[in-house]
Amino acid sequence: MNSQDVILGLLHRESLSGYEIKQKLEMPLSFFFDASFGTIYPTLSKMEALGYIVRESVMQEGRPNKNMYSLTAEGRAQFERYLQSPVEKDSYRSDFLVRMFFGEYSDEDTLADWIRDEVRKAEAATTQLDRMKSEWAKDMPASKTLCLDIGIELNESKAKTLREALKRLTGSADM
Amino acid sequence: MNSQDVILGLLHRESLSGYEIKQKLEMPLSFFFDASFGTIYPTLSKMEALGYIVRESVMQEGRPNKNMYSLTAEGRAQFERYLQSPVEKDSYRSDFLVRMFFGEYSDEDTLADWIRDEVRKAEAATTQLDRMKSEWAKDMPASKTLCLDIGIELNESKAKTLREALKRLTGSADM
DNA sequence: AGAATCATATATTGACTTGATATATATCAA
DNA sequence: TTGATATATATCAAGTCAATATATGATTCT
Repeated sequence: MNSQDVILGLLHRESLSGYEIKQKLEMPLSFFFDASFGTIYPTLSKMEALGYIVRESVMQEGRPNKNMYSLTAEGRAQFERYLQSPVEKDSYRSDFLVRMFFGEYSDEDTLADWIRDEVRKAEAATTQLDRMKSEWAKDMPASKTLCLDIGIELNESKAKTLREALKRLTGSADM
Repeated sequence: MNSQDVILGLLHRESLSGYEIKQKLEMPLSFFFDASFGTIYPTLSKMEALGYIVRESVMQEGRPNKNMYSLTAEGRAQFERYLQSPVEKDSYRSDFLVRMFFGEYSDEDTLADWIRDEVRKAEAATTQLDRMKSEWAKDMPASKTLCLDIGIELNESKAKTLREALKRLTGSADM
């Protein structure tokens, strides 16, 4: 699974420009997939060369012109090939947990600060995902709601585990 | 946080070869950080050129010779600079959740199969982390145990959420 | 009115990373 | 003896990110 596969999925329902694709990649998709402009624009060029998408220049007033991309039959077939390929392993990288792993080289106050920050981040993510769920859940297929549920549960259990660890570390329940 | 920072951390206590570094990057570190040989060997060469580590060739019988690397004072200072840099955001990428996000383009049986596989993976990870914790927890500083706890909690709540979603999808509790 | 900032829009570059592949040597099991 | 596994190092193509560059118009602040 790479950026091309996700872009094919996003273009399945509607035509989009590179800038609009970047916007679609915000929550909730950014919770488990992200791509920068440095990936999106070269990927779109490559996909056009491969015949998966076609470009149409759209003149705009009051803002720069944009290139709208639409899926071709070949692009639809390529998305099907992706769906039939084996499911890849999740990848997770955490600077925070690396620092905890090497915790013996830091002092307790620093560790406590890092944990408190991480709790705040997890709580903020939970709030955002909860709001999204209550706003959009009615119009979503069950599979999409599942993405939000997983995001909510993962962040909640992370925050819970971190608060317990902080209590053990500092000997109190302060934040 | 990149491979160089993690290698500096691993070399803090002992000298290691590139092959041994790859082994150290297995569980539990691989749960939140991983690196391939294609990263490790070029990074070691670069770190030697920068003066962060020194190489010593060690002849071995019955197996190929190896290059042992040790931290220099400059390497220790560089690790301190890493610890004082801002904590980076976690990065998480999930092919499984991308497929759920585009779930409307797959059929229910396929989605159910993918979910069941994901439950199995999460349960296997929980088992492995649990075993590791009971074996090594006594010799570990609390900060290191926290890494295992987070891994266990994350995988357990993921499996729980997925089982509930599967029940809703198929209308039964079968696996 | 002028200055700063933000939003839209596309593109490039250097640096990092992965997965596959290559090359050797040695042990162990079928 | 063939194949698999383990030790050990290295390279390459492809994918990716963060930062940077370039433009234009809209909004906001003073």
